[in-house]
Amino acid sequence: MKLSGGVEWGLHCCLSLSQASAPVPAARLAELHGVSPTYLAKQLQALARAGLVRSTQGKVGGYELTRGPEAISLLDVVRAIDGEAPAFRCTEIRQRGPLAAPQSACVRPCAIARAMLAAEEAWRAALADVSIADLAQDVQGDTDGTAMPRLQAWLTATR
Amino acid sequence: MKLSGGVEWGLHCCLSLSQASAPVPAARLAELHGVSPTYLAKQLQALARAGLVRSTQGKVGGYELTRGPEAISLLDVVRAIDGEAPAFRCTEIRQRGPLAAPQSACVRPCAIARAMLAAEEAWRAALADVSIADLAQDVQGDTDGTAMPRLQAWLTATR
DNA sequence: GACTCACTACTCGGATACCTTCTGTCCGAGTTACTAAGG
DNA sequence: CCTTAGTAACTCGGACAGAAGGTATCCGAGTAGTGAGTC
Repeated sequence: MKLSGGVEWGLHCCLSLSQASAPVPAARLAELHGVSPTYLAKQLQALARAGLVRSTQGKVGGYELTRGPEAISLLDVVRAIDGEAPAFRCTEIRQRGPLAAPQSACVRPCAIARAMLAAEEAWRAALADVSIADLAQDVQGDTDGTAMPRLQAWLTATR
Repeated sequence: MKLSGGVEWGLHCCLSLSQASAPVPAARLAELHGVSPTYLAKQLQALARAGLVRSTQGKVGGYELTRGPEAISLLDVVRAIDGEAPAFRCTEIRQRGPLAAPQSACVRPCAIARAMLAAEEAWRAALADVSIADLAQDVQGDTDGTAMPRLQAWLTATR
């Protein structure tokens, strides 16, 4: 199982955007994080499609959050970039082979699928429980409160 | 995020093997589940490498569980087939770009990685909490107790 | 009749192609701020 | 001095190649049962 690498970028971008007071261009976010500008643009488009960020065109355009960082969960970002398909997909093996179960007995998912999907639900619940604002607070604690002010200063500084 | 399709096959195989009293050849398991024999063999090799099943060669050889089904969790099977690498891999973005954090301040994982790995831990805990024996009992409940006896009969029947 | 040996058929195991998905990139469409000219 | 039209630069957005991992397959190595032959 592998989570798309773009998820990490998207989370960092949301965290950075939560400290901005004006739209930030994708290229500037890429410079800040030291990643490929063009590929990061792709991830930001996914975030925009999911309604997490709003894009503004034109000379002073860029990306900005559509709502407060406390209203955006990690799950929102993960689903926006990685997709909403479950990691485990039941192919209904129980209905195949010589001992195939009749279709009438398969109204509910099979026991294996139920257990796997329950575990995924626990994962999603843990992600939904953490917001971008929580992340910002954790980073503040890790850096003795120096990271966010520096970030705000860099974002507002004219290139 | 996508879980390897072989995980589902591996789980069904472990469930079937829990009802067998003698080694079952890979080809017979493939026939039972209606899947590709050669590819299933690959998954079974992974289970053997992880020590979940034991392989016996020769004319009446095949695969069998190394321990009771109550001592094998879903997590064991998932890790054996899908690997032990975490789905989220932190690339230390915080150490890159113009606002890179000094390496001395990065003794513990960054806040994003901590949250993501905590969610994965919840997922793993949910998987570790369910055993193959639990699955067998659930299937019994779903089928009014008819599935497992039929499975045992089919497995012991000489081809 | 019992033992030994060679054989055969069956098993697993790792090395080998194919294909879907993720990764990374490019150029075009659209919008905004700015500038300069005219009233 | 104000208005207005034009321009230019900057932005995003979707369409286009390359690479990696998962999927599927094949053939060779090894082992246990089986049968014939021999003592």
